[in-house]
Amino acid sequence: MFVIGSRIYKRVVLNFTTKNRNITTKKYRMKTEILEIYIQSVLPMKIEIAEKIASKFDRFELSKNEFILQENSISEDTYFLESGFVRSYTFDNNGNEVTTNIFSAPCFVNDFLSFFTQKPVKENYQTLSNCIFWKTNLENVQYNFHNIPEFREFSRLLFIINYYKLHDRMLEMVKENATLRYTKLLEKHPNIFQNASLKIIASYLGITDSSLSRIRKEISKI
Amino acid sequence: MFVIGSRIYKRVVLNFTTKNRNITTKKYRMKTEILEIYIQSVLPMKIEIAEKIASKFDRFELSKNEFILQENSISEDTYFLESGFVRSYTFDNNGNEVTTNIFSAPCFVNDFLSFFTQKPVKENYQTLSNCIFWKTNLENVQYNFHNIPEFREFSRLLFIINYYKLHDRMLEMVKENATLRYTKLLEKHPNIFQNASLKIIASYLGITDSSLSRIRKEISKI
DNA sequence: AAAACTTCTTGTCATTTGACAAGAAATTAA
DNA sequence: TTAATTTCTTGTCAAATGACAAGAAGTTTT
Repeated sequence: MFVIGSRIYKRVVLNFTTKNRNITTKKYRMKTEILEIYIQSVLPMKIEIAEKIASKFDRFELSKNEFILQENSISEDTYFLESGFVRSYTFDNNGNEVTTNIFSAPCFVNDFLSFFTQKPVKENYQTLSNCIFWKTNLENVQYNFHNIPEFREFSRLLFIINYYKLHDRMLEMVKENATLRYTKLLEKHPNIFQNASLKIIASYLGITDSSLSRIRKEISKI
Repeated sequence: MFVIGSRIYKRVVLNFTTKNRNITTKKYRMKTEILEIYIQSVLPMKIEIAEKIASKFDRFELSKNEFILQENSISEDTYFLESGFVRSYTFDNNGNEVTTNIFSAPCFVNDFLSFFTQKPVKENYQTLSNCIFWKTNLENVQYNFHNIPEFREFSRLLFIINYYKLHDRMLEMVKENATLRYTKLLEKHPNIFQNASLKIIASYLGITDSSLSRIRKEISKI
């Protein structure tokens, strides 16, 4: 993700490695550096412009198991997840929770449809760990979208990236069996396993928790 | 889809109902009306603006089983499907075709990732029937995107709509069994069944053609 | 530490779906 | 019209997954 070979990059990497141990100074807390780096990783642009975009975001924290968005509410804000894990879920016809997405920082966590069309959210977005978020509202996004060409390009790329993530997941569901989907997730996002229960992961993979348990047993034999 | 209660709406509906019988006059052939109406159905705007956007599109036709885009090529254009049916497909690990999407006019048929990032297309886009398309290139899209605010909003909405279509399909794959997915498709897009083989539909639903055949048998009993 | 609760595993059995092959039906080509 | 080809159905059996229940392991609360 962070393929920018710049001074700033190194500075932020330092923050990343130390942030879990001691986030103390007010100075650090208010910095949008990680958001700026994330923006640059999607679409490189002049530092001042990334700063300008990031300046419209406000920081907030949530602890584990809190909700960012709940079913039937309207998404007033759009969210950048600086650190932590989030999942979205809904319910199947038997009332079982189905995890629709798992987000691991840094990334945007949004319900685009609700945010841009002001229709009700259809899923629940819940933290899986303590999280640091940055949010901004539709007015700010609209201003940037229509006044900062780089932001427009950035937004579009973000959509494309999200679309193809979903697309790939869809293809995995159709083309690959549960075992392969599991091992791929384990390989690509091992840290998710420290933050989500196997039940959550199973429903994200489209199987039951007992099936996942058996798959894990099979794999551990090898 | 076409929820615009205007004179133009009625005019085009007439065109829709008659178009299969006789598309003859050159005058008709060159008209972007259906594209304009489609744009308006996504985001209502002044007629002149929709006309301006549409004016950058060029018309072309393909007959059944031709390719719009092929794996590993770069998408030079973006396509609006005025009439006909298209599917995209790729191959699974055993070399079997997997239909990833079925498009039924009017709609846009794009590989966003390739078109906007100029990376290779990962799927094949093939017509399922004779088709009428309109295409425009990246330069035109970029000009409109940065100079026509309504086009920006339209593009974003188009992304959102496509994203949530995919999202809903993903949820269907996880939450519902093959029988329900089949009956839903049959109900929502019965015309697809006149244009795609059951093998194509089966792989779109994520099952084999023999399974689909058995599902159809079960349903016909009722 | 004990109790209550959650998470994970395992057993049993049913259901769904897939793999493969053969044949029927429909379509296309000669 | 006949032959060739494709599409669809069906049979048989295997594999994957689900439903449900019970118990083990781990956490949290009291």
